[in-house]
Amino acid sequence: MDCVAVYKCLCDSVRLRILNLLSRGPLCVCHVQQILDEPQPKISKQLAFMKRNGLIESTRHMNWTIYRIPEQPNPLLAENLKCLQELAFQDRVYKKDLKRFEKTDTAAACIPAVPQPRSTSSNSSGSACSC
Amino acid sequence: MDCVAVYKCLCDSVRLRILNLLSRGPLCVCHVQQILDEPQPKISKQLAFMKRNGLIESTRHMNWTIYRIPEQPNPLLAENLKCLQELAFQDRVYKKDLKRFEKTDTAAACIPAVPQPRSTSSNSSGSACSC
DNA sequence: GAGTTATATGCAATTGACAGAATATTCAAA
DNA sequence: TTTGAATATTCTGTCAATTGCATATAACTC
Repeated sequence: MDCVAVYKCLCDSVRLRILNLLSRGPLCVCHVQQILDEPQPKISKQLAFMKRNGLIESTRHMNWTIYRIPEQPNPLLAENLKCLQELAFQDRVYKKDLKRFEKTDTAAACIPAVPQPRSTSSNSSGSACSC
Repeated sequence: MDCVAVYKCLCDSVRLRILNLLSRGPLCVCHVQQILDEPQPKISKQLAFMKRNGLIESTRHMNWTIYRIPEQPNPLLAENLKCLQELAFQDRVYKKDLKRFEKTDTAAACIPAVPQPRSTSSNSSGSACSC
């Protein structure tokens, strides 16, 4: 396993904040961007960086790219997320992020548990993302 | 706690190899250098980097600088060393390093459990490091 | 003091990551 | 087909980290 690649992803505060969010569930780029209040290209690039290094994966759902921590995450990542839960994610920034995450929760239109084909999305017009 | 600083130290293969060694006990620079078979300034700088970031500490003993993982290591570091033990340190490079570490063991003249004042060192001339 | 060993530091060149701003691409709705 | 929203990429400049090489410093021996 490429431990260095994992640690390279973990050694940036923005990426840690993103992982804190993704620990709670999949998210589209615009939600992450909105919650962290950072420019879109910045978020997009950090997500791409982590995907390139095998920490997260993405699926396209209509207009949105949904990023998530894999079902079977990299073991080293999994362990560190557990640690961080106690050692860091209790800090103000991360808690604040999660608060905003929960507020954004209702916007889950673009992050269904299982990406639904357009025809099955019954709520709303089926296309709007509340971002 | 500055998690980013910890991860910054962990995301380099040479530093991981050094930490693998230091997990077994304190070491002077020349031993690390000898075991890893890397240039002295390189090792010295990487050790300084980790010390600067609070992962390891050093004491001067006669001519040698002994580096070690603190008694109370950074918790995030401690957890990761535990992980790495299973996930990475089983790999060839690390095992090879440990083999050389054990061979170097007899050279422990410059790495006493408790740094001894010169007068108390009874074996050998008390000054030579077998490096 | 001179010499030797162990370690640290300085310098130059290279590389990788990062940020910001602009632009390109993708996809769906109208 | 045009428009607009979401996302990705490109470009430029900057900065930190890494390396090799040379040299400085520290501490001990003689």
